[in-house]
Parts: sequence; structure tokens; C-alpha cells
Amino acid sequence: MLIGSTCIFKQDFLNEGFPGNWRLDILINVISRGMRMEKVTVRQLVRETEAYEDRQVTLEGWIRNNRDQKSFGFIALNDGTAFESIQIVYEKEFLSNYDQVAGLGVGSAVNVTGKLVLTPEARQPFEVKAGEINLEGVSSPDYPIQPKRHSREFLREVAHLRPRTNLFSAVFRARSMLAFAIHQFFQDRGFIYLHAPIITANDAEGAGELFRVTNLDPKSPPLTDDGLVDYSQDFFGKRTNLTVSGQLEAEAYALAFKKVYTFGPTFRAENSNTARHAAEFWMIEPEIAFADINDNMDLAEDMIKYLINYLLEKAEAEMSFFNQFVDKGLQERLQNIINSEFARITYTQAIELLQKSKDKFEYPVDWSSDLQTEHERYLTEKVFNKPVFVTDYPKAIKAFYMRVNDDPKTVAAMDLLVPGVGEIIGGSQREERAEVLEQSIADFNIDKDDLWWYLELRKYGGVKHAGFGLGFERALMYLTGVSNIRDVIPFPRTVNSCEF
RNA sequence: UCCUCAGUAGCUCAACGGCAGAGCGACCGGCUGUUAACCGGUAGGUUGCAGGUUCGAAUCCUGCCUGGGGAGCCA
Repeated sequence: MLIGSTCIFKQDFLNEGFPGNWRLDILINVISRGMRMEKVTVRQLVRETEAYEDRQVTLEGWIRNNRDQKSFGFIALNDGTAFESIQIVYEKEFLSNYDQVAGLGVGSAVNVTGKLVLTPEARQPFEVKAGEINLEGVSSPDYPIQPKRHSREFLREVAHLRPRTNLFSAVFRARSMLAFAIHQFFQDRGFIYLHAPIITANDAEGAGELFRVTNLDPKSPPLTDDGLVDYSQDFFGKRTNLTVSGQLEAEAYALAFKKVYTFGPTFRAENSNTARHAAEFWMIEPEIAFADINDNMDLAEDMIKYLINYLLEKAEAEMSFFNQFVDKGLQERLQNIINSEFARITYTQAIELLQKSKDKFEYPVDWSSDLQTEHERYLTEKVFNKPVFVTDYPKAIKAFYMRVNDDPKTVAAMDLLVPGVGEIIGGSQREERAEVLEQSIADFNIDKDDLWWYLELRKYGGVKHAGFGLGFERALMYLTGVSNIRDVIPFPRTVNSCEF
């Protein structure tokens, strides 16, 4: 305790600056702060247990569980800095407010000072013997999170409290780490992080239904002579919406920085009600110049493997929790993926595989229509049992900007399918030839005036380039085994649901 | 949007045409090392909403609402 407090004293002293005129009140203040117990986090205690052995520590956190007996009791304390909770032992003999502490309910916030002792015989490796427990914030008896299993559906209704459960503590710690890993991966490889606009007038891509952005009066918007809403009088002087993709902007920056990535929120107003769709989600969109579809797949494969590796290494407690309680066999499966090559097949080969299959499909398999979920699952789960790139789809079922192959019925598209989640990445080599691109824009009935700048990229030093979009939440689902996208977003926004 | 299943105590569920119940949680008490502690007791209900059938409806029928699973759309 003395060693610890001496340390704090010096630290505080330096932070305060050296007082020019010594005043008693300041001196007392500084000394009393220095005399306080060393404030630590659960994370520190779990990671450097030996360093704190037999030392006095002060913890602040929330009660996960409180069991009292006649003259002693146990608190499971969690402060959110680590997945683990710490056992606090308190005894009537040493605690003046024993009865108050014994009566504290789950969810209450306390400040605990006590000695860390190793408990090699017990289920937990160490515990803190409390000398003092002070109430920071009481929790009412109707606190909905109990020390027992709750359904995910119920926890979604208390999304403001669910991060205090084991599952969501692990999920959102993993989410944070995964976001960091994405930046690490690209930054290490010389990519420039691009903030693509959130508000855009570009609705030509057809990636999804749009959320309109306007500040016109919804009751009486200005009208044109035709009786339509006159968006020329709107804030931006034209129709605008929330972004459905930063890809087109990313292409412009790739043709300046060579390698860029976006990582930000994306909005789609699709009326889709599934476990893997949300109206607001995050997307990562790398774009690389002087690169073709194979470079694109190499990048995607490296990235997925990097992300898996990162979480397995840095989120050990969380990953083993997922493995035990969410998805048995998760760790083994992920380990296998790191060590295996992703399969790569063309759409045409995929169709052949499906046609040869003995499995009966609800939807017919024929060249020219898109692969159904059941087809994708068959390929990635039954044929390969690992991630599969499917490339070179028919032109008609893919987006206008994808590069037309020499055949010329197909385009250089690539989707990455993974077991359990389905499509996790969609990407392509982009059409860099101005005249071919203009033809595609015409074929898709898009007004080329809207894309004048996009076309100019082909006019001024346009080169072959490629990129893809990774759904951040889908990646997180894949890596944690959590099967509903609503459980990997802090406050999910889906059709008819925007609580919190 | 379509298909499908479900909605009963704070939570998880039982009762399936005849007295609305259990476990956990809450509250009160007991217990000298608990760890989703244990033991005893108490309270807690407009059975999602509206209508219908019936002597009688949580239970059967119709509509609506909400949620789960699947499909489409996609990341």
C-alpha cells in the first residue's frame, strides 16, 4: 500500500505542477490525494496479478452478483475493463456498513478497497478481501439483468443494460478490437484511410433503397410546375440521401493514393427483415489501383485471415467464451481458415457444381440468374466447408461499374461466401475503359450526367483498379459466432425499430 | 414484402375447453468459503390487443399488434 501510494503521490504532484506559494489547504489536498489507495482496473489485476499480490487496491465497478451469509459475503465485481469479473470477499468483522453492502442488489455501483490475495485452491485465481466498500450508485430491485441466462430477444429490449452481461461485454469488446484491427491491417500496408461522404446525391449505383436527406417542410414542400417536390429548393439544391456505399468516391482517391480504404457507417432503407440485415451498418471498402480481380481476392483473403488471427490472439478470453457458450467449435474452425487457402471458382463452375449436386434445391439452378442463399450455403458449407470466392458473374445481375470480361457475357465480380453467414464480401475489378463504361451506364438506364466526375476518372490517367466491400457486422458475426446482426450492433436500427 | 412459429408473473416456461402453476429473480428469515451458492417463507396475473363461438376460453375461430426462424433484397 505504501509503495503504491508513494507512486501516486509523485504522479499527482507532477501533474499538479509545483505550487509557487505553499498553502496549507493545497498541501493537505495533495497529500490526501496521495494517501488514497491505488486505483486499479480489473484488467490490470487480471493481467498482472503477481504485481498486485498482497497489495491494497481500489476498484470501481458494478455488482454482477452478491451473495451474503451471516458474517461474510461475496461480490462478483465487473468494471468493464476486462471480460472477467473479480470476486470481492467482505466480512462483518472488517466492514462497518456490512448490512448495507449485503443488501446491495445486482447492478449497483461500488468502490472497493482491499487486499489482493491469491486463491490457488479456489475456482477463481485470486480475490480481493475488502477493507472498505462504498456505494457509488444503488440499483433498484427491479434491475432486469439477473445472474442467469437471458434470451437474446429479451436483452435486445434492454439494449442500454445488456453491455453489462457476459455475452455483450465480450461482443462489444471484440467489436472494438476488430475495428482497430481493420485500421492496423490497412495502415500497415500503406493504405490511406478515406472518409467518404455520408450525405451524397449519388443514387445511381443501385446498391439499395435510400434514406432521403432533406430539410424541406414535409407538410408543404415546394412543388414544381408538374406537381412534384422541387428539390432544387432543398438544402443542397438537389435530391440527396444517406450513403449506401463510398465506393465511387474511394475510386477517385485510389486513383490518387494508389491504395485507400473507407470504414464508416452505411445506410440502406431496404425492407428486409433477416438476422443479417440492418438499416445502419458499417462497411469497409478498400480500393486498389494498378490491380486486377486476383489482386483483389488476395487482399480480401489476407485481410480476413489477419482479422481472425488478431482476435484469436488479442481477445483470448472473449473468443474462448464464444467458443464455449455461443458457437462450439468456433475456434477450431477459425484456426482452420487461417491455415487453408480460400477456394476460388467462377460463377460458371459454381453453376456446374450445383447442377451436378445430388441435393434438391427449392430454386432452379440456371446460368444467368443469381445464386440463391441455399446455393451459396451448399457451395461454402457442403462442397468446400471453408470460404469460397465466386467470380465472373453474368453482366446483367451485377452492377454497372464492374469490368466486362472478354467473353463478354460476364463481369469481373467477386463475392466471398463463408459458412454460416453467407456473403460477407462483394467486390469487383472496376471498368476502367471509358467507352465500355459509358455503354454499361446506358445499358443500366443510368443518367450519365450524374456520373460525370466518375467518367472523368477514366479520362485522366485511369488505370485498372479493383476493390470490395466488407460488411463489418457480418465479419464480426463470423468471428464471434453470434448469429443475429442485432446482437453485434450496440443499438441496432432495423425496419420498424429505432429505440434507444 | 412473402412463408412459418410464438406471445401466460420481472425472466425462462408449464397448464391445451373446467380452481392460472413451477424454477429463477424480488422481498423477509436462516446458514462460517460462496462462485448461475444452498435451505425455509411471502408477495407478484386484464394469459399481447379487439371481437366471436361456448354453460364455461390462456386453450377453439377471425382481425390486428409484437417478437423469433426462413425467403427475397444485400454487406
